[in-house]
Amino acid sequence: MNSIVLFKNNLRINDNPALFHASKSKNKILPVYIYDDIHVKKQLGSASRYWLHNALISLNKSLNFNLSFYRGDTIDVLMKIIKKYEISDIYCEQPFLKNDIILFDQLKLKLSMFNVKFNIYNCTLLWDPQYILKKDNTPYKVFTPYYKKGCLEKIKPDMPLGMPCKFNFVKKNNDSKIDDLKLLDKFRWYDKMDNQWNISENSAEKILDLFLESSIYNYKKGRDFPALNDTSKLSPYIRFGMISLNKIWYALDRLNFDRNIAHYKSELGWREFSYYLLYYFSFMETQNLQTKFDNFNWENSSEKFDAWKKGETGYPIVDAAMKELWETGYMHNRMRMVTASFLVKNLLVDWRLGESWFWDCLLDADYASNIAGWQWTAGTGADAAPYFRIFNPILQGEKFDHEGKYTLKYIPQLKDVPLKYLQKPWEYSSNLDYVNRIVDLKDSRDNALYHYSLIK
DNA sequence: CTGGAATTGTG
DNA sequence: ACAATTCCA
Repeated sequence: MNSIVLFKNNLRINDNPALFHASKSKNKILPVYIYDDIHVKKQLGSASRYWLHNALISLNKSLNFNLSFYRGDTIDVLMKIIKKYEISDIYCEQPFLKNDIILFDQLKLKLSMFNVKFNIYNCTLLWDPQYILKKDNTPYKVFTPYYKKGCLEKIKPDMPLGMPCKFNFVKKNNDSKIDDLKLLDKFRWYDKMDNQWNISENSAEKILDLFLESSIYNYKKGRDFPALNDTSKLSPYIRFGMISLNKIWYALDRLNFDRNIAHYKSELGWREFSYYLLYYFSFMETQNLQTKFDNFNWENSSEKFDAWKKGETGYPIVDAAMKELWETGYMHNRMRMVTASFLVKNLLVDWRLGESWFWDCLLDADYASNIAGWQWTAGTGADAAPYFRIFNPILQGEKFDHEGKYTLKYIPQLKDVPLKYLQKPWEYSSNLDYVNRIVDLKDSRDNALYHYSLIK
């Protein structure tokens, strides 16, 4: 008999529990990827599909070109393959998002009728949400106690399993090709990404090694400065499971304890917290977690939203960040907070619109982190920035891009503006080659606070 | 002036 | 990839 190893969001060989356990059994393995655009709440964004396409090419190579590609309903596809290849077992990652959990419940039922064993393993999270509860058996809603008491003090993440011992593949009897998944857009906008990222499991490990050798020791401070290179840049690899969280965690543990390392770990903790919140409060995928915000009167001006998307708000740090997103498929973490705050609070645009733009543009767009992050900035989420905390883009720019390097990288037409005026060029000259501000900072701030006062 | 080739712009 | 625009014999 044979086993299917079904790949979903963990496109790696090293420390992949599903693959590891499948390779230990006496069965031969048929590696399968199914691009299922039916059992999803949201279709993958354009940038995500580009990354996925390349990640799958890399995974296929690691599997000696034994990966089969399918498109369509996961259950239908699997039922067909099961008949064709004498399958007795399916190995897969454990789902944590609601849609996948429902799908896997249906699949499990169906498979049991055909005597196929469904083996699932946590390949995605350091802590399985179902085991992390407060003393009163209700879920945490505040990050710090969730992370410290619920996670760190209670359970150690699984030790990495390493590489599978040996592959014994089923002889593939199909000529499925990655191109059949049609992940890439016709217009090759993503060509400009090709020399920015090396999309393979090997590169992910190299990036981790490099990060742990150097910039992590300046992480706590350096992570706030978009012109520095002090963040890990692992996010798209983590999003597609091209590197294992357990492996990262224990690699960090092998370093001497340092507040920088603790801080980086806590950022991994925020990712866990996002999955955790969506696990227990799945309505927050589309609704405000704090329901009092349901009465909030968003302005949702399409002109302002378009200007934000294009990076033409007239505020250099916001525009630089939005251009970084458009041109690179990535945005520095602090800039994500600044641009999101600006959209939601200064432009009064519903966080869901910003969330969908990030979802389309980010190479690392993660379903849980994106939603939880936007709700956090909007002040509608758990343990969120209070609504009245409104980032001031001028001060943020002056504080975190004090040399103007990041701003000028993406808005080079401001290169002749003195540094003192870089974040407020309108005070320097009124005839620069740069857009006018679409809102006044003080007026829009007061307006946001007024709208907020109405729902309290 | 005109039709096809080359170039440009586009997510 | 494709449509719109410009170039040119």
